[in-house]
Amino acid sequence: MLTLPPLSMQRAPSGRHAWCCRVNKLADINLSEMDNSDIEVEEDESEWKTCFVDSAAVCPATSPAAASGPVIKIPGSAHRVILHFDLDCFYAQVEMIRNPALRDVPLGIQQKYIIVTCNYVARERGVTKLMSVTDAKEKCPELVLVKGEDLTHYREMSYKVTELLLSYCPLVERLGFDENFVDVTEMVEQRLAEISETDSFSFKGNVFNHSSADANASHHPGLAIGSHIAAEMRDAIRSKIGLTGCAGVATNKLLAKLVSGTFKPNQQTVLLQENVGDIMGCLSGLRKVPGVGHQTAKRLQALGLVSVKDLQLYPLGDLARELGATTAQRLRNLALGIDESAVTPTGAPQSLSDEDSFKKMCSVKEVMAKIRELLGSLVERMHKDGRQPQTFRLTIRRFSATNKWFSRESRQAPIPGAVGQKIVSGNIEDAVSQLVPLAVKLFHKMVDSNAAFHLTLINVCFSNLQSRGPAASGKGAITSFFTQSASPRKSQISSTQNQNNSAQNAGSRLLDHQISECSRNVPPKGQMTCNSEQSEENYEASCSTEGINSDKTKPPPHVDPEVFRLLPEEIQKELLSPYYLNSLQSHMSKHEPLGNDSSMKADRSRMNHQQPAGIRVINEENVMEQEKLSLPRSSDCNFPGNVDPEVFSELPPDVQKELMSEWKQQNPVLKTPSSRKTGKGSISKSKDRKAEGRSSQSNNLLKYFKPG
DNA sequence: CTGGGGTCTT
DNA sequence: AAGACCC
Repeated sequence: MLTLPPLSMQRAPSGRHAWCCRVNKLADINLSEMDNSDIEVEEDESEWKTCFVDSAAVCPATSPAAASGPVIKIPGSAHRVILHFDLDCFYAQVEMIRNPALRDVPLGIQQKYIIVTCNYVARERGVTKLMSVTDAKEKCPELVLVKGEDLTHYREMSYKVTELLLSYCPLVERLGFDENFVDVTEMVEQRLAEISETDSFSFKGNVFNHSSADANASHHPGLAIGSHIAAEMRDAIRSKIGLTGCAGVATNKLLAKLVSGTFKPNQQTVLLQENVGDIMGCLSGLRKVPGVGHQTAKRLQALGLVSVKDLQLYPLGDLARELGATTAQRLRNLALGIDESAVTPTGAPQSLSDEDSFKKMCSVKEVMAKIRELLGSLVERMHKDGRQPQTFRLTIRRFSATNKWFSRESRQAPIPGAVGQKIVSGNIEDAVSQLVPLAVKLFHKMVDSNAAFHLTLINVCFSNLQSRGPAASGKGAITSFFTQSASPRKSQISSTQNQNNSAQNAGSRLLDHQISECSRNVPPKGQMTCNSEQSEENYEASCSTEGINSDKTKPPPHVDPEVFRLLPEEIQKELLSPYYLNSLQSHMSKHEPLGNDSSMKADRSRMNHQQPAGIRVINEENVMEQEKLSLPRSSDCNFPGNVDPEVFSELPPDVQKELMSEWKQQNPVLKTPSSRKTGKGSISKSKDRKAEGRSSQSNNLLKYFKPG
C-alpha cells in the first residue's frame, strides 16, 4: 500500500524559491558504463528540479506514471535534506564535563587494555582511537586515563542529545552513542515557504570543496537552510548539554555522514550535489564507505576492487553474479554516493545487554558469579526502562589460539512471565535469583563443564521488549495521546516521510508542536539578530510545559516514588532542584584524584582546526557565534542532575548562565505510561515487526530522555 | 593486548 | 543462532 503525504501539508504557494538547483552530480563521475539502473536513478534524482514546492499536488498524479520499474518512487524523496551529527570524542567529552579539570590534560578513555577514545589534547601528542594503553603511554607518558567500561553516563548523555534533536523534528535515527541522522526536509520546506523574496541565502559553516567565492547558496536553497538548521541544532547541543560536535548536510545519509567528518572537530560542512563525485573519490578505500564492512571489502578486493572508483566502474552484471543483484546494486549505489535509505526513527532500544571481557575464566563458579554480577546491573537497567523483556540470551566467547577474536556463541530462552513482571515491578533481587539458573542452563547448552573450558567474554541480553498496558490511573491528555493504537505502517516506498503519522511519533510530535509555537517569532532564516536573553524570556513566557507535565514528575532516585507523588508540588520541585541533587551527589561521590595537574581552569574550545588533506575548502565564517544564535526551542532538556557543584563552578560563566536558566525551568519529565497494542494475530514478518515495535515503543523512548 | 555496546538480515 | 554492519 502506498501512503502519500497528506495533501493538507499546507505549503505556501511559493514557486519562486523552488529548488531549481542545477543537478550535474553524476555527470561529474566519469562513468563509461552507465547502464539502465543508473539512468533510472538519474531520472529520479533529476525530477526534483522540476517538481518541488508543490509536490503534494504533483506527486499523486505523476509518480505512478513516472515509475519505470516496479518500484514507485515519490519525487519528493529526491530532494531530501539530511543532517548527520557526530559528537567529538564523545566519551572523553562526557568525562571532561564530569570533571572539568580533565579538559586541559591529555585524556584517554580506557576499556580494558584499549584507549577507545581520547581528547584533542591527547591527540596532539600522538594518541589515537583504539590504541593500546601500552602504546599510548609510550607516546604520551602524561596521559591521564579514565576507565570507560561502564557506559551509563555515556548512554545518558547520548540520549539527551537524541532527545534534543527530537524536539526539533521527529525523524531522528541514532547510530551508536555519538551519532544521529536527522531528516529535516520538512523543516526546510517550511522555512522556504516563509522566506521573503528579498532574503538571500547563505551557507553556515564549511562547504565541501568550495571557497567562499564560488559557493552560491541561492543555487542550493535547501542545503543552505539545512546548514542553518544544523548550526542551530549544534548550538543547542552545546548550550543545553555542553557537548560539541560536527555536522554534515547533504541529500542523503551516506553523503551527510561522509561530509560531516571532513572538518573536525566542532565544525560543520555542506556537500553540494555537484561535489558528490569529489567526496566519493577522496575516500582512500572501499572500507571507508559506510556499509562496506570488513567482509565485503575482502570479497571486493578478491575481485580486484580496492578503490571507490574501481567499484563505480565495475560492470554491475559481474558484481551481481558474485554478490547477488540486490547487494550489487546497493554497493554500486553507495560507491556513487546514492543512498535512498530513509532516516528511520530509532525509538527506544530493541535490546539491552551487558557484557564483560576478561583474559581467562575457566570455572563454573566464576561464571556464575560473573553472570550474577552482569544480571544485577542489566535487570536494574531493564527495570528503569519499564518494558518487560520476553527473551533472555547468554553469549560467550571462547579462547582459542586460532580465530580467537571472532566467533561468539549464544543461546536464548523465553523469560517466564512471572520473572519478567518482577523486573518491571522492581523486585530486582528475586528477578536476578530466578534468572541465574536460567542463564546457567543456557551456559551448559554451550559448554560442557566436565571438560576444560576457557572463556574470554560473557554477555547477557534482554530482547523482545514489550510495553505494559496503559497506566491504571487516568493521567490526562498526554496519556491518551500515547495510548492510541498503532496505525498501519506506511509503505517503505514513501521516503518523503510523513510526520503526521500516528502514535508512533506522538512524543516528538507533541514536542514539535510546542516548538513550532515557540519559533513562530523567530525569523526563519539563519541571519537572525535575536539576543539570546530575550529569546529565553520569550521561551519561558510562551512555551512552558509545566502545565502539561506537572503530574508526571519523576522522583529523584533516592525517594520512594509512591511517597514522592503524594508530596505537594512545591516540595516535589524542591527535591528535584539540581542544587538539592548536587549536594546529595557531592556527599555520595568524589572525583577520582587527578594524576598530575591541579590547574582547575576550565578553558573550553582550544580545539585546533585541522584541514583534511588534499581537499580545497574554505571556512566561510566562524560557524558558531554561540552567544547570539541560541534558539529557544527545546522544551525539556535538562542538564544532568548529577553534576557536582564544584564541577559546575568550573564551567565558563556563559555556560553556567545558560545551565542555570535551564535548571530554573526544570521541566518535570514525562513519565510514560505505555500502550500495548493488541497482537493483531500476525506472525509479524520481519518488516512489520520493525514497524510495530517502533510504534509501541515510542512512548518508552521518553524514559531515556529524562534527567539523571 | 580489540570495548561495550547496538542494528538488521540470513 | 549466526553473521553482517555501525559506533
